[in-house]
Amino acid sequence: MGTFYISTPIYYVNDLPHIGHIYTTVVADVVARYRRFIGDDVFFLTGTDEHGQSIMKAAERLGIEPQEQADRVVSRYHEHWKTLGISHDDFVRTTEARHRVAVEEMVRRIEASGDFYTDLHEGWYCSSCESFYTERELLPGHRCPTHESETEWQSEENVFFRLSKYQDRLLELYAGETPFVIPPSRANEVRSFVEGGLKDISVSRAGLGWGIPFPGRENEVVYVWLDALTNYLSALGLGSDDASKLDRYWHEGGTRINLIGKDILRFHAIWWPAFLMSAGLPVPSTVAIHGWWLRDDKKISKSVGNIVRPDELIETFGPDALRYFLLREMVFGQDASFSDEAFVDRFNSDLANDLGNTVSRLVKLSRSSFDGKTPPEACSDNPLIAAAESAVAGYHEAMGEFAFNRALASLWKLLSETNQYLVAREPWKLVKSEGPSASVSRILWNGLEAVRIVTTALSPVMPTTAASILAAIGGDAVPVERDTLAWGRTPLDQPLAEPVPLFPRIDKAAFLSGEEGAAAPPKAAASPAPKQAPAQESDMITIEEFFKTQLKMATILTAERIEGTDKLVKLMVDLGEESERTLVAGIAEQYSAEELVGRQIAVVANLKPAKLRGVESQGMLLAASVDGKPVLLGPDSQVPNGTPVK
RNA sequence: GGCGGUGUAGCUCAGUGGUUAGAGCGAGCGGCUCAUAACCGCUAGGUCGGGGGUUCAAAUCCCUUCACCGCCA
Repeated sequence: MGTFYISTPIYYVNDLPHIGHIYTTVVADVVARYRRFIGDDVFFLTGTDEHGQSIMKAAERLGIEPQEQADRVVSRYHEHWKTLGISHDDFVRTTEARHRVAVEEMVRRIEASGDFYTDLHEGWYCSSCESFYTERELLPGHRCPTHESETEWQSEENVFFRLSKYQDRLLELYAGETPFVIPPSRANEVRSFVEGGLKDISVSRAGLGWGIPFPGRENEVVYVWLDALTNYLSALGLGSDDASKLDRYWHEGGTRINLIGKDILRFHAIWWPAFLMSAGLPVPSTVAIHGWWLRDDKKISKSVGNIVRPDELIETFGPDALRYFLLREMVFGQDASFSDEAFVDRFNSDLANDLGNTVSRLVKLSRSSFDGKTPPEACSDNPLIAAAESAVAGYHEAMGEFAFNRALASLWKLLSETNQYLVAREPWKLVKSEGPSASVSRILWNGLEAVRIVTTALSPVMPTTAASILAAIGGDAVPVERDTLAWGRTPLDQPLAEPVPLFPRIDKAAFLSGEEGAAAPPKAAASPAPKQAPAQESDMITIEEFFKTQLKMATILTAERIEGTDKLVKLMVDLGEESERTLVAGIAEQYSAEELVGRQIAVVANLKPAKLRGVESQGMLLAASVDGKPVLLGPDSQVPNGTPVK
């Protein structure tokens, strides 16, 4: 077997892990585990990108050093990957010394190729993106198209990389017989972009920012992308005294996969191979591009606030259920929609009914038929053998193509065939009529064996679940060899423990409404408290819900203190209606009656009236609440009374 | 505006010239009762976005049009 290298992108430490990071990392983990399983020598790398102005600014806001800021977020990543069972071989951080050495080596090598030159770099600069924009790319007012923040005109001398020189070699790379970029739609995108001509890119930034000093240039740092991309080799020891890992995993004969999301396609499919060509190093064999998770069919973005951090799902249903869902639901390369309903449906139908119930069914049948043990006699001639071979073949083929959904579907077909087989043979009836006979033994052993094969193949996707099922049916603890997928390994006459439901069915309606106790945690999970639906969803309201609140502008006509209270004031306001309304507001400590009269305010017009100190308040005025003290909201300019606010 | 992609049963999708267009989920009916109200069987009548063309034959090839998405400008 060969060597197999796979990486995730390094994640930027200005953000905590969300479903996008989790998906990428789980995919890489599944591939890594699968390749180890079939016998490859695997190196699986993930890590964090810790340089750049955003980190520096975030640290400043918190009053800490950038490194401290990075350390804090990195520890969260470590926690997540541990919880999710990520089996990376190394975790690289761009603030590590070994990474700096590698970047310096890249710079030295590219320099030696004569691909650097200095020139003036000018444009509208967004400090959040750390990118220059042309006039036409900007939003009105010279604002950044990504961050909508203001940009500033900058002109500085930078080091440029001769990207344009590599146009032809890149096109050759894309035209090679093994696809450099998968899926093909992304490869087309990249090719047409490169065919359109490449401009040289600047790879240094002026100033002593939070980054790696550019070798030989006192007051510049290495541009974040040249810095970040090099991570893929710094963990292998590029630039260090020890080249053993580099030689072992990053050579033309091995498989070298950079797994990324579609947002960073160009950097990985164009810049990265060009840097490597210039540096005289092998390029990746494949850059694999996955799609994005949508939330209920909408794009996920920070500004919309619909980021999915599935901590609750993991805590309630275990990491394997999420791993399964992510791989089963998404067609690799395409976008997919994440919804609680889809998750529950997958959980109930695939995990509870198909997998969990089939295991439980067979274990209980065997226990009751054979005195608490696995069947004493095996079978080497039955329809399940061919079905299993076919399922395993389909699984291997799909796994090799990153078609994880098909790989899982192939295994689930065997589960279905196993249930069909059992119904056709009705061993529970045979036991009654002929006792624990040889035929009963063979039937149940076949069923267990089919389940064992499914579970073994499933172990890269659901490692924890697979281990407990295999233990439950008396098999090997952890499958480590490809030939454990061959028919015939379920042990005979071995004690079977009373099965515990692996995936108790979820009451869907109750779960979706966030009801307590809707979901029982699987197995003996350490966190027994049932959780409600993720906070992200329950905290959000629809626009319709928002419009239930009628907000209107009004003018204060009179104001008088209410006797015997410190805070309350009675206001008569004009809401543009036939008659005036009375409001009672707790603002007397901050506003005198005199300064209130004539002022325009925003009012909740459809609030149920309430009596305060005997005075009925027919609405509520809006104020910002600063430490409990009100600051009135008013219009930017005079508006008619009754004007709706929305 | 240019290039590319997608549009197939309620939902998610498979199917690139050839018998009555498929799967899973959901729904309905029936069966079974070993199993986590699970499992098994049957049913569901979708003008394969619209229009035109090529062909003995098209979801599958060509042209055109509409909608949505991506990349670029």
